[in-house]
Amino acid sequence: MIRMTEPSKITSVPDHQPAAGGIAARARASVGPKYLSGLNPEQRDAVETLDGPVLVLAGAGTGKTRVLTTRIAHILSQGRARPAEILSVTFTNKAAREMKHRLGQMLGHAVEGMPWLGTFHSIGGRILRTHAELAQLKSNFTVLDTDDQVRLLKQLLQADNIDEKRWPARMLAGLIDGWKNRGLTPSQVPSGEAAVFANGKGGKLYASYQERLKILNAADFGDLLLEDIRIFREHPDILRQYQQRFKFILVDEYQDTNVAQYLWLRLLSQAPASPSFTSPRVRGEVASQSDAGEGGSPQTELVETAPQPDPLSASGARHDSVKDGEREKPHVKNICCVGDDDQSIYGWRGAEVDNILRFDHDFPGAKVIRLERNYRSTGHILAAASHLIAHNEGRLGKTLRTEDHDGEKVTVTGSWDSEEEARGIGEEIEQLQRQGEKLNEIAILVRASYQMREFEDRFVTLGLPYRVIGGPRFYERAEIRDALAYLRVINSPADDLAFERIINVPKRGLGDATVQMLHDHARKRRIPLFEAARAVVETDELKPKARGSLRDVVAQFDRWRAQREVTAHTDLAQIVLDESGYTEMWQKDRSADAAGRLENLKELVRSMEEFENLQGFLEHISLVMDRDGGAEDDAVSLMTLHSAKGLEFDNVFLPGWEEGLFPSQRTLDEQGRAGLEEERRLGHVGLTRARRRAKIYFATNRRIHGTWSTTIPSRFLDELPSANVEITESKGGSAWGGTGGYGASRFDDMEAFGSTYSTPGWQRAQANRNRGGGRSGGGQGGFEEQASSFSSSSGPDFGSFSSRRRGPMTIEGELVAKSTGTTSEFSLSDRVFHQKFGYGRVTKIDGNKLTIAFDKAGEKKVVDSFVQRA
DNA sequence: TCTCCTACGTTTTTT
DNA sequence: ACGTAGGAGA
Repeated sequence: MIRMTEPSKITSVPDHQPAAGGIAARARASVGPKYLSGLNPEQRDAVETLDGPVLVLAGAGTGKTRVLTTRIAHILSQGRARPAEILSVTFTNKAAREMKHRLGQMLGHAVEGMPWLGTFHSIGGRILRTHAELAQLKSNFTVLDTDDQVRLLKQLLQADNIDEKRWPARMLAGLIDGWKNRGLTPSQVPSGEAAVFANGKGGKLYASYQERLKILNAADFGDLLLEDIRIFREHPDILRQYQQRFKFILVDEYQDTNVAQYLWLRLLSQAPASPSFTSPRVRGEVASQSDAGEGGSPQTELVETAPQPDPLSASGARHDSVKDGEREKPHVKNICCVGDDDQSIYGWRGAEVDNILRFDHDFPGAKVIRLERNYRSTGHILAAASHLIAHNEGRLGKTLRTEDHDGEKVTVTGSWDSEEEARGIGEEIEQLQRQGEKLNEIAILVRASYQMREFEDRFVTLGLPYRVIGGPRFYERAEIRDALAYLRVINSPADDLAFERIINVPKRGLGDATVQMLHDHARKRRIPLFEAARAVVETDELKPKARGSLRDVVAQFDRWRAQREVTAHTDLAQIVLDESGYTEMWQKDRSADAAGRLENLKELVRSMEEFENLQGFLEHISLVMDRDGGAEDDAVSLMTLHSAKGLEFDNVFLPGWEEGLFPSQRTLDEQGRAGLEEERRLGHVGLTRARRRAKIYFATNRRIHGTWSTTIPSRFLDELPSANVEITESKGGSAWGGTGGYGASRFDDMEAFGSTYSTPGWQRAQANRNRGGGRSGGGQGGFEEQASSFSSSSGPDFGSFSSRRRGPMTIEGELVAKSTGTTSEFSLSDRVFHQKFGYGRVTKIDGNKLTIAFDKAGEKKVVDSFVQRA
């Protein structure tokens, strides 16, 4: 980590002004310190406009992070604030790390002194720990993740005799999350909404969930912000303290903020004022009835109320029911939000695009700066992306431009089915590789993760190195959560959830019956589960076997707790894992991923070194633990469009542009037009990830949940500008032939797409289908029509697909032919292990290509370097 | 208490 | 089609 101290130490600022000289310093900004050089005028404006609210609309690839970090450097070098007086929030740890890193580079050394640069949740959590007692918590409270949350809710549902089949805990967790995202405490949830769960019990369950959290000394992610908000509202003195501390606020990805985050920011961004003077603007209705249970301090009703988001009302309507005369301009201080409404893709988890669309309303006098110069993509790619996103209505409107050359056109390629799509992309990647492209500069961005499988299969077969980005987070893996549960029980004996998780892991003969008994005991005596266990062991309520094992468990934990005093926390963790039999459990496990799990456990112990002690480790683990890195090797990246946000690659493959998949039918059903716009933004994000090549694909047939469906090309294809797009032919090599028999009945489903009946996309699909399904008449009427909708270029049109269809059934033929001929070090019927497919037996060898019958995954062709002897 | 079978639910993801 | 979670039976 880096240390950043006083502004005077900043190297890249040769002769800055002393701390008091802010104004003078600004006056000479036109000369400008070194770090400002290389910024374009808009960027520079965004960096130098330090006073008042600023919204920077930063399109994709316009240097957003650079602006943010340079702005911080500027604030520091101008002596306007010390590092600890700048609040700088991001959404992800990755983004926070990136900023720290860039800042460190820019400043030459130094960043540990930015204590308030972090994610919303980590900063919210830190504030909450400081005032934990005001939320009936202790400062060492546990942060529960979704899993713990659901288990806790399950217990509540059981206690309330609610049928979990009808009212799943997951659903309740989702509702509660949603309420918290909107800044609603139990008493503020509109009664109609609270009633939808379990015949009106929803609100009560939320309330008792909160109570249980306090008893467990735990908070969920939502609480990290919501409890802050409550504390700020109920304790103006504390709020003022933070308002005074933070001279500058910077927010990254503002378009992704939810209501709770907005409220949190708003509270902090008001200039500190003496209580009698405070007159914050009220957003939403003034002290609505839902505010009833809250209140107390005179300030409470003045400070804003959570808006009740009402998608139906126009955005203006829900605003400011306060008369203009009453609405003094809030004293907002220096807040700078950076975002891009065109990249808002998290509406489904509570992000309010409205926050950014309404910025200048919420922060009157805001200066809006648009960054529209794109430094990433070539002309064609940028034009395609811009044209696509221009179909959205609810935009602030930006026009991205580039000074780069046009480059290659965006390609659109159709394939018969998803397998051919994967095959074709595989070939194109190999071709790019031959042209000297780095695999690290190639990414495949899918809409849904199930699309990844086909590519993985294909790449394994080809021996093409790839890496999946995203997927389950490190600390979400079962073995990590188990290990953490052990440590949590050691650290805080009242952590019932953790104790319950590992009481019978590994198997100790302490099953449901025992746990139930402990629960009863604990509830009766109002003591934690662990203490109940200790007490029960002294009685003869349990069968001797269970009693013995429970006694051992209690004794073990007592011993570990004692050892904690004298043992380094990493050593302790190792001891716990060994003595508990947990490591052994996985060593004995013969399943495919056991080895990986043991590896993960080692990694966990290693990662503990970065922390001072067990307590510190546990406090941060759920907030900052990251997925395993190891991105050293040259490999193709495979990820969802969502996880691609913020990344860029020379070559981007965008498969699966089909109605129903992309745009996702479900989003359309659930969110209607807003959903469609969000999907379109997703497309825009996908395209703008590409620097030099963007390649779009659609398949005519795709297997969804097991059954094959005929699909039609995405309407987004029709929204691409023909001048920048080229239709190409699939290089899939098509092993097509046996599958026929798609009846016309498939088209009955098309009603689902209702309004698309008349679009060129639909007609194109129909033409395709007629050719594919009937395989009789190629090139039906609508076809030329659609081709003209792309108006396109020289490339072969879709008609030529049919001629390719009947190619010989090569299956994996080419692949085998391509094998290097070197003899494999494996022999027939060798027992082998593969990272992904697990254990198996070699059934066929061809050069370095092995055919392996996997125990779990079935028969696969694999390059020998991907397996090892078992 | 453990194991096997059935039934369900399958977009996106952070903290 | 497939993986998992929860329930029923050994």
